[in-house]
Amino acid sequence: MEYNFRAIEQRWQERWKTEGAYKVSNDTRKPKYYVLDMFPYPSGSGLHVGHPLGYIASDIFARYKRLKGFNVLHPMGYDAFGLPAEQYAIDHGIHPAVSTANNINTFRKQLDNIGFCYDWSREIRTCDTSYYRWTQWIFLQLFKSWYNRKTNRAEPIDRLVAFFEKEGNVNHPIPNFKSEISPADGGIKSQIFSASGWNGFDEATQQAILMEYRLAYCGYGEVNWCEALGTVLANDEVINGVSERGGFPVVKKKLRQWYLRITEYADRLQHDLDVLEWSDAMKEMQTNWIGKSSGAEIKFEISNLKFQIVAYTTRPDTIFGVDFMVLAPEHELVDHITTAEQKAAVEEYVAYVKSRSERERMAEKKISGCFTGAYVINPVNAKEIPVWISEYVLAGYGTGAIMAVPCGDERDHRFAKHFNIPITNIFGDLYTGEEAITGKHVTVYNSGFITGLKVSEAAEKVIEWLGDEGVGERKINYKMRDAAFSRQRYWGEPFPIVWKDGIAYPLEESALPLELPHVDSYKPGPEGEGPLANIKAWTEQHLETNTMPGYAGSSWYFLRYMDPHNDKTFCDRKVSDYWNQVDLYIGGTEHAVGHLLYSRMWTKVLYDLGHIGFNEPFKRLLNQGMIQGSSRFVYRVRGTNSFVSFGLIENYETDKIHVDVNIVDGVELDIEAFRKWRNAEYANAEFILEGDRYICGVEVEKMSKSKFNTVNPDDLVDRYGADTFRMYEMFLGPVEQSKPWDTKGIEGVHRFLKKLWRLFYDEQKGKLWTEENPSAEELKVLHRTIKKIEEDTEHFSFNTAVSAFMIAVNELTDLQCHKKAILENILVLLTPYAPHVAEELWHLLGNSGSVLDTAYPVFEEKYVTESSKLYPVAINGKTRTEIHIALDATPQQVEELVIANEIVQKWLEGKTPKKVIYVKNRMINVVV
RNA sequence: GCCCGGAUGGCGGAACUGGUAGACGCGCCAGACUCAAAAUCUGGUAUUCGCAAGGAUGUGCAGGUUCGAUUCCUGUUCCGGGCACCA
Repeated sequence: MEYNFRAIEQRWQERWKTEGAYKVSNDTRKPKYYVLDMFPYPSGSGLHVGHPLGYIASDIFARYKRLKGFNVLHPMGYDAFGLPAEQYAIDHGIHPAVSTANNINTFRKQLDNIGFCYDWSREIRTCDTSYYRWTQWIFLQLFKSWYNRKTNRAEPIDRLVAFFEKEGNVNHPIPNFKSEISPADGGIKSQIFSASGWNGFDEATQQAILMEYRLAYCGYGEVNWCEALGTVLANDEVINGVSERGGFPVVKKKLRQWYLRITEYADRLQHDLDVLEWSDAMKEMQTNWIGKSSGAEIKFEISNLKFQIVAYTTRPDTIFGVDFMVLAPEHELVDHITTAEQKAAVEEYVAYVKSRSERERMAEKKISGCFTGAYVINPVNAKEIPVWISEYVLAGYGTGAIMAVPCGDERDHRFAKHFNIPITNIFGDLYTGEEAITGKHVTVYNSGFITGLKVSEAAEKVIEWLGDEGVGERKINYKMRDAAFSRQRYWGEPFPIVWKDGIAYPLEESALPLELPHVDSYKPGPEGEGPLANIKAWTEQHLETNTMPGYAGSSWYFLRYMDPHNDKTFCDRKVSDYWNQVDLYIGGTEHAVGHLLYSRMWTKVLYDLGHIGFNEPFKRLLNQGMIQGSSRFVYRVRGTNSFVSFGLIENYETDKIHVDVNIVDGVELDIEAFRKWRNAEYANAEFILEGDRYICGVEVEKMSKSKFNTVNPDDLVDRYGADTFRMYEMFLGPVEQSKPWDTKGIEGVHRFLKKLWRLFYDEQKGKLWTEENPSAEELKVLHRTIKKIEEDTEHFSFNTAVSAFMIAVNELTDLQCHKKAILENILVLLTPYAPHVAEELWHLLGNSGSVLDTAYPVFEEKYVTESSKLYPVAINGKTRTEIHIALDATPQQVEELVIANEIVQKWLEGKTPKKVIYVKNRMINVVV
């Protein structure tokens, strides 16, 4: 009886399906555990071996927790809206709904092949109306809420209106009100109004004011506008200022956009990281993204003009060293302050900056800028300071204006040197004129009332002074900006918003879902609007023509899995109270700041409004690494049809060509398959071989179709079985780490499963297993394995767990152990990793009931205790020999034993050792 | 440019809290079985000097701390991920 994995896997997959083995109940007394994979986007090219890495890890953990007695929620679904389907529709005329459904079917077949324990009755798709109805509903909650800074939580907008009617907005001023464009002549645009003021405003004004508070709001923002294509482009569709397709110029254009006021949550998003079990690296990335800093906003009057520039600085202590100001080129004041002489130069520079992406601007090493001709007055010493514009200042950060202190900031220093702006020294002898002093543990000099003070004291004093003089104030700033929440695209959730006379009104919740209409063309609408603007029936109702971005549906999907078929609410409160947070979330680091921050915000909003009982979605996060492709190359002698083997290429002038890794065995090319490859393009190829083999070149690259280095899991499952495939993916290395794929090694894992099988059955002799009592040696192997597998699984060290299984099977084979009492426990340990073979053998051993729900073996120390240990003995840190020593030996006994040792004596060369270091259970070091 | 990771034999990787570097597997070499091959099994396999016993070197690179460093510190090189409209 041999290991027939195909029959075994098919049999159990069918059994588990018909018996509903993976169906999860919301109604049980068992403790819950929620394991979640990051939502996949069902791309057209299907799964390659890189995708299931995290899914296998989560599957193992979910099955492990189930064996440990938990009710485990382990669902899967699809993030089905997105740009690629729409682009495919534009190119091929196939409706995104159709291509997406096809892609999902392929995905599902591939996933099923691998034997996951997903509860498919809970599957969700973001593009289903039954799902996006609730995405729209949550959007309405965001639209109808504001952030009360007094209570520090989101509240219904009606409450705010009630405040306005009673007391105006004096206690709740407009958040993030930008004052920098205010004329300084007393005409400062007021942001504060009284109750009577509010009650006197017309509807349009009132709604405009409320829009300043809503958590989902409409504003204006810049997009990548490509005139030639008549459309808005994503950042990765723009390369060096031109469109990727066609190479047409791309400029910034202001469009009406929806935003989420995530900045109101900046502090809580930062603070609550403390309670999450995420990697430090991940927390650090979010912290940097949120970018909390404290400093001051300082007003600089413009000489001869009735304007002021407000600059944000984290170093108010350097105010006496300000030598120039720099505005973002798109700053609204630029037009107002530029002098006639500088007008042409400024306009030219602004045009240049408009063609540049934000990333290009930040990465630019070359210094550029332009003087505006204007001067401001430094409030502390009345010094006249020239005002420049430069691309290194971004409009979106701080106030879009900086006070430049060349002797205290590297970029400012380079700028001053480049444009020959005189540099004021405020750091005394420390500053030599060569490099800016950026350290924060220094003393400032030449600085009026703060001369001689340390940085932090000086900063405090300046902030105090600014407040007293009314020219500035303390300010906490965040690098994070409000999240753009609209796209000028078709394939996304429509906004449940109607426009009347320029005012946005929400649809009734009972009117949801607002279904995405069919379109004949996916071409953009007029003026950069989305395709919905082309539909008469849509625009006649004055419906919003933007759609929501990809992250809308994925910001809350983990809640819908809990209660996927509820048509009364997005998720019943009782159900979300039971499942609560996701206990383990597995996915890639590429979502570090996007998806993970947005879902955290949505969770907090839903919590604030009382819809759920927890304010963080993902308690524990495990980041999986990428599986890279290992590409293979053939080398064609230039201008010929001959291909030369890798070892001989130095003798020829060759062109390197990607070859499909699936027709290469290791590094050896299957020449016959190569001749048939790509419609027999190389049918007549000639080969210059090494011996009788053609050896390919190897490089590690990203796994992608265009590089012919993708490997389809279906092929491997077909050849070796799902159990082998699962274990091999894990065996490849730590889940968190990126590593290249190598199909060759899978045979080792397959051999392991066959070897395991042979502990139970022999091909010729048949049944081997017995009911005999196990020996002490066998029990030791078993219990060491229980301990190791349990620890490794808990720590997600799946690769070492697989090798522990191999060691156990090797040892049991050496011991010729065929005893049921040992083997059946090994099977339970193996169930999360290789469920099919475990279940099969479990039943062959005569057990009834599924191995999926049996009890996990319990480790017992008494079987593994040893009385002595083989210690490594080092002389001066270099291991020279090994000595058996009883574990209960005293340090004195150990020292005597060690010094008496022949080899130690040889290395001592007659000298007495200075010291003998004995670390129990570890090692011994003799210092000479 | 900025932020976050990573680098160990021919290859993937192991090494707990600073304590025997290279577990396990692939590949390779040798042997057994076989007419032969596949499959399977057994042994060997970091580099280097040596017949051997044994020695020296060795965790990207350059330093440092320590009885002892893959592990901690400083600097540096290269590779991967993210940088706000890919998801």
